[in-house]
Amino acid sequence: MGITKTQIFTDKQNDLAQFFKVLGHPARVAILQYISSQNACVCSDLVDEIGLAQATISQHLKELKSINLLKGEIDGKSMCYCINVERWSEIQEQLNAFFNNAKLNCC
Amino acid sequence: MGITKTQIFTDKQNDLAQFFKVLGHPARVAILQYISSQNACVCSDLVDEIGLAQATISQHLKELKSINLLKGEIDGKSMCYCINVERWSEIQEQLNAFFNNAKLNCC
DNA sequence: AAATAACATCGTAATATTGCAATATATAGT
DNA sequence: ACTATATATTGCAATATTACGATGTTATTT
Repeated sequence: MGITKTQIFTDKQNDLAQFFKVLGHPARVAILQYISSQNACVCSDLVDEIGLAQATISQHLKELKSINLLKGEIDGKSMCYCINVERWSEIQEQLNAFFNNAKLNCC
Repeated sequence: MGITKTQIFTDKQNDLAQFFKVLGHPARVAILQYISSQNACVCSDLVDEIGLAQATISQHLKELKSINLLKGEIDGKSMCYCINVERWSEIQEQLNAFFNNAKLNCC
């Protein structure tokens, strides 16, 4: 087995979980923190900054792009990866909705 | 090699990622949603509600407990799993800090 | 004390993730 | 065209996760 049974959950549950999953790696947290602390960012900076191989960083960036948290623009011969502000806010709202939805009067 | 290099990240980054990781499964999202929609909860309800085997639900509950999001109290011969309100709020704040920390004036 | 009920844990098979070397691709400068 | 630089992709080995049947544990009921 070992395969997640996505079909028994709602799309919302799967989407939310997918988002959490992508953020569930310290390298990806670190990448987001670093990118958001700069005004722009190129991947070679990240390789130096994070301390993982270039192939590995590139893979993590791909996953962050897969949920639209980053947008990458070609800037000469390097890439400029930036936070996708709209998506970022949208997700923050979704998370707050998730948290606030919890009725807290139990036990 | 398949092992996450936690040692190259800060404790905060690892903690945040660990939290995201635990929530990064639709079954655990569904469990939290269901528990928070009730005032109390026993595991057998969850098995019916979610549609995974009892052993699997039990495992997911264990992971949610590992980040202190749930507290379980023994209630006769069954368990009452509840949201840990303090921890829940604490994490929500941490996430908002993470999101708000992003400077959004890039590109 | 035996049977039942409600979880928890163990063991294991299937699948996913992580990390990197090697290689591919694309652009800039010479 | 050639070389250097920057990033992406591929392939693979090591490890982690998911799911569940079987079994263990603990408390209630009879």
